[in-house]
Amino acid sequence: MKKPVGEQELSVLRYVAEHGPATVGEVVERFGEPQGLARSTILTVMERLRLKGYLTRRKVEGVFQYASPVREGELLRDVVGDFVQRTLSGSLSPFAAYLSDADDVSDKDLAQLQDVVARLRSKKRKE
Amino acid sequence: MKKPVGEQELSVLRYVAEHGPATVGEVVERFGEPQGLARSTILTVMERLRLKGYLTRRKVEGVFQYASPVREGELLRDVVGDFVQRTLSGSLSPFAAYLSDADDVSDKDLAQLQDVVARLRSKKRKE
DNA sequence: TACGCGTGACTACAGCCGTAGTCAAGCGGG
DNA sequence: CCCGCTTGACTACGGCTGTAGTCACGCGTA
Repeated sequence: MKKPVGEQELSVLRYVAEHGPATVGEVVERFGEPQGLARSTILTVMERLRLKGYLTRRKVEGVFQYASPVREGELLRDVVGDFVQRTLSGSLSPFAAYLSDADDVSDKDLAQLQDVVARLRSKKRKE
Repeated sequence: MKKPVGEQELSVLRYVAEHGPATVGEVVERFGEPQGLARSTILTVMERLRLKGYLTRRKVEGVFQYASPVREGELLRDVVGDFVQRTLSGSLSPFAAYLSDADDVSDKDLAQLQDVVARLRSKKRKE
């Protein structure tokens, strides 16, 4: 996550990361058009992502197949890491404050958080 | 947190939110110059923040005192909320994934997280 | 009174992002 | 063989952000 990625760019990147290799036409049809985006917009965004190194492509039967080198989970994890470092200077307490006030945390997310906190704890103890 | 705030803008806003009401001169001296930023840069940034409603000002003995209507904690909490909504579509699992791989979580942050998770849990149970 | 200095408003400019139009090339059908 | 459709490259343009120069004004001091 070196070069910055815009918000919309990230949406497209997520789509591609999640839905395997895809051609521009596919992304347009299944992602762009539903959002009211022109084909050229998607094309431009994907090209920029490629230039930034977030997408690769391969010509298959005359058309380019675009793919993300990393899976969506990894991608988002990196995005979060970037955010924590750049915006919060590495501090997690704002996250805690946010959670504390959030009233819509799903059971699933909560369980996941509890789990990871527990794991970090036990790792700490070992060290 | 309606209008977007750039990264540098947020730094300045944080500074002002944290260090009480301050004049441009003070911010320049104690925040801008150490970062190698020109006075006019700080001035512009603060003015933009004011236009966006994140800073208020009051003329005190001929000079403006700028202040943030919210404290830093609140500010960062909102920033996090914004990020979670806009970038993660409200999902917290990328955050969990990030934590899971992070190897530099401070004891303090960890304790805080554990605490907030526990509190959310007990709140859930009550409902 | 004239000048320098602190302060603030205005202006500028480049880079990035969101969005899109247009042009050119290839391919398949009439 | 010509045409239209799909695909891709290039170009454009406005808005936001980071950064800064410049101008004008008022105040205190020589």
